[in-house]
Amino acid sequence: MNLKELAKHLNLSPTTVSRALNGYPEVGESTRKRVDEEARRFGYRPNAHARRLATGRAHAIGYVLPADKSLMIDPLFSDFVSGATDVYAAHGFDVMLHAGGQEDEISVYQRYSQGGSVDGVVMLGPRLNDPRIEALNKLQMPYVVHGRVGGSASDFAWLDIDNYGAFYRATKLLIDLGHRRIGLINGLEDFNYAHDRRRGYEVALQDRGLRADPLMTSSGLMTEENGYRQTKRILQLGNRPTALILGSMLLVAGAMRAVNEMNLLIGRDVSLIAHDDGLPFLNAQSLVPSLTTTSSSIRAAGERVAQLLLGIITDPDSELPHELWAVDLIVRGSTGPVL
Amino acid sequence: MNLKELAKHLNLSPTTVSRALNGYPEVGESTRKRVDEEARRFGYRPNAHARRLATGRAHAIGYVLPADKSLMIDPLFSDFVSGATDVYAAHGFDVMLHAGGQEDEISVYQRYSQGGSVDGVVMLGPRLNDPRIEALNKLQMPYVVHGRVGGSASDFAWLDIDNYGAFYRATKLLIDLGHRRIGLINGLEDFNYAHDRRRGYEVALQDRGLRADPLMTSSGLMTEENGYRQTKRILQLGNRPTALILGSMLLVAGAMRAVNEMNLLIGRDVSLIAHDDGLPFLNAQSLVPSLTTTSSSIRAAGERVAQLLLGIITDPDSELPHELWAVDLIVRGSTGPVL
DNA sequence: TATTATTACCAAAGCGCTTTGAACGATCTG
DNA sequence: CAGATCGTTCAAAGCGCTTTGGTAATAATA
Repeated sequence: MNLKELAKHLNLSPTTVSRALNGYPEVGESTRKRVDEEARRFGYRPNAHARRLATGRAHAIGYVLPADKSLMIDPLFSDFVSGATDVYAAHGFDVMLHAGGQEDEISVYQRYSQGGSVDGVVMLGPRLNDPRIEALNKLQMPYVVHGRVGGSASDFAWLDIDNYGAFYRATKLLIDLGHRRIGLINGLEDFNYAHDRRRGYEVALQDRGLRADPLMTSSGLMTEENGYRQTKRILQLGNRPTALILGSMLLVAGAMRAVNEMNLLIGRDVSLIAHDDGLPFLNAQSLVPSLTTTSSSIRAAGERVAQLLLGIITDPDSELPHELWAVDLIVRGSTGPVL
Repeated sequence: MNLKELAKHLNLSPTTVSRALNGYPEVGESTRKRVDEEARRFGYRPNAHARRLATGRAHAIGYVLPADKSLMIDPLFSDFVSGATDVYAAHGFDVMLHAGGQEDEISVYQRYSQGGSVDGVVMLGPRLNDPRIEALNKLQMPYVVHGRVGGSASDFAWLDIDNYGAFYRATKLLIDLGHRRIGLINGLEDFNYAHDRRRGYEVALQDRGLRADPLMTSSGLMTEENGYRQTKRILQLGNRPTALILGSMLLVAGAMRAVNEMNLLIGRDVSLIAHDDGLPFLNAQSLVPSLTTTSSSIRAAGERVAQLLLGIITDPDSELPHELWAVDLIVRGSTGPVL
């Protein structure tokens, strides 16, 4: 059943039916009601492609996973995007997904743009000098970055959490508890978020007259395995740290394994703070001891990014939004004073 | 730049240009070359929506995450789908994503179907009596199920791994090692895959004259936390099992924590076998001791499902494919004979 | 009462592509 | 050399919707 048939059935013109369904004012109240009812009765749905062609708007948002499949994105991604899909659905937008392997991310953007297949994109996992920014600007494609590139960047829309502040405060907390040797097991530091976290860590140390020992830090994939390896390596150092800060719950899983294996006690022999994205399958609170975390829901961020992007698309002349979310520092059982 | 403009620039009709670009035979070789070159030079890309409207084919596949957000799907999903996106991209197909909250899954299918927005869907996480099957059949929507519904079901296309066989063999291995009390920490058993796994477990026990002790089994979310809780509960039973079989690596993470906490040794005091979906962030081999697993790459499954679905769409009259993948049982260090 | 607004509707054009059916010159057949 | 065949090309219709620019009928105004 298409518009024309529905219109014929109602003894109306396609014009009127279209307007009735799309809520235009120049339609009689009784007519609108009749149209709505019959449309529902026949289960009429406008053809998505026809509508898109006619309006020139795709009513779709693109998500492209980076081509190198950096692991820290993967397990977060489904949460990040699943919060967003509801927002989009409520506005009649679809989500298109590309998780590039063969094709690099920027080519996907070009395809998007030239084929008009999406009205905007969400950019994930920005790097320190990310070529995607320039590419998207050149394509005039509306986009929101989850994260930032550069510090006070304002020539694009972004939503980021305060990674710097989070790790600054985490480090400061440990220092206040008497820790002097604090390790850092970070994500890959060409990602801006990991870079910011290291800065927070280092500045907090400096502010107290301490210095980061490069041996006690690492930058790598956020896998369980890497968490285990790095924790073990660092805790085997001659003058081992009394506390560790970790970039994700997955790293923690490995770290706990290493700590247990070395017969150390978390919260006493070694304090642990990790960043918690709120992944549903790995709960910081239920660990034993429960884990002190810097917490920020990646799902909520995904939702909000979706809203911001829809805002930009709806009103292209508005100011580009920049949201920096504070991160909760939740003190639980895995941190304690130095013995 | 659109077709008409490109055609005018080339002094050709849109017809010829369209055919040249789409590889139709009735176009002169020199003309085709000229068209290809100029199209490339101008960066011409056909408008996706116009093409879709004209051909009546969406060139898109839909993925819908179940509305209840059952946790065991989430962390697997990005791997499952990211393998698939390359396959689709190679065939010029897009991936549409819906992770329902408000809207239930079947309504999304209806919208898909009536709006013509996708040519087919992939159905995830089938339940024992899954209403989605009937809904999709009624909608005449091509689809492939990842998993099965019912045993020898053949009125729809599916790809499944041999969950029954995997857990049968895992259980049998443990019995052969002398274990008599074997626990099972399973996923939610209204999912078919978890149901099959329990059957494999129970039948293997029966075949050796043993019986599953309901107290030693559980069915629940596949989270670290639940793995911890259930392991702890089961290992605290009066006559505790000497081995555990677990449905996922996330459960293992929690199980290992519980085992360590109870000062037991994996592979000696308690043997562990888990199913490993090949998630990149949680590696069975690198655990200590390395983990005995039933292994099957969910990413590979995602790729293959994509291929099957494209096959059905391309050739609707072909037989519906049914693929049952064997599961590797990889014996590593977490299993040993009973003391 | 004549004129202007307002309301409720419609015909037709157009979005950018594919595809049908036809045309044209060149080549081949008998 | 007439007629059939082939290889190229094109004009025009159509996919299903939105939207522009109307037109009647009714209500409000002077």
